[in-house]
Amino acid sequence: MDSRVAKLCMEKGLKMTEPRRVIARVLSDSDDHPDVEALHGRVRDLDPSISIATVYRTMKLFEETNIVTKRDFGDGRARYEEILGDEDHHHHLIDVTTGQVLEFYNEELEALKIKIANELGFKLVDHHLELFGVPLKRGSKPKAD
Amino acid sequence: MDSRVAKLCMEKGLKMTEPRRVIARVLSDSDDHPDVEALHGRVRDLDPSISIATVYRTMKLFEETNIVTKRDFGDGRARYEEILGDEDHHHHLIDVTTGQVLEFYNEELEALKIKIANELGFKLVDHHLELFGVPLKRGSKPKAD
DNA sequence: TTATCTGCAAAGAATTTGCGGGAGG
DNA sequence: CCTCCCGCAAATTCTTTGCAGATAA
Repeated sequence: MDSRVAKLCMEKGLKMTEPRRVIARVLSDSDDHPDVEALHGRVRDLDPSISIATVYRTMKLFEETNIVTKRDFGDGRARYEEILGDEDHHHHLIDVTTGQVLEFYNEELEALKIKIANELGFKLVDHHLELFGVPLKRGSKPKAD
Repeated sequence: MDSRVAKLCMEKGLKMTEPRRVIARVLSDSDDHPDVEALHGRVRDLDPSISIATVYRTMKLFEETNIVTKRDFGDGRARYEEILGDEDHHHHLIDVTTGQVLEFYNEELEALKIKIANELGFKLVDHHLELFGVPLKRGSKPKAD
């Protein structure tokens, strides 16, 4: 069975080679935000002959084809995640004490960003939001607004 | 007259060398988001003996001292901008047709982000938002894509 | 003075690319 | 087949660092 990403590739008319199929599978099976090295590691588990250069080339291709998006969480490497659909435009909260990344979605935020872009005279085509936070101590209640 | 950034350096007890003074001046005089190469170019106009290694080292120092913040707009290099104050926590809208960067500030957005972080169990310590948009062409016909 | 800083060049880290053989449609 | 793709290794690009001399406090 082809992975969701593999199907997308075919829809978009990309030549489906073995390395691309494997990379597509890895992406579909990943729910975190792997960098290229991590992707290559997972790809190698399925097919050790695939080189990291191909992972780079394929991620660039997938990015240009709107299958994945590149992210940057402040460490100097590119991270990737599958694009699932417009309704799923989530964002990230990075726990600065651990580096762990939480995803969230907020309706109010989506509306607000479109409004802000419009007020500035633009149609919003993409947006990134990253929050950086430290965990609230358990027992101390979150500050009410 | 010392630049605003130079004054900050002295307040924070940093040794004020000539290269740092020049770099501080360049930062204070810049209202865009220069990368290190651009900074070095501007620095060289004032003092050609200053090396790019020093610019890198100084930007790292200024970043650690909370005088500037590093930004990433998707091209692979670090960009810097002066931190002006808490009330000024603005964000960026990038015009994808030109690459031009607009800054904006929105009170509602500030409140919302703090609320979201709290609801996730975190105290917000920093945040980045980038909007990517295309200009609304009022009055002219829509461009076919 | 004396710890810190700087320029230079070399080292690193992440990513890209030229090349010749290989595989998809 | 013919074009595009792949692995390999070398090349690029951005950034960091070791060293020995220079400099601020």
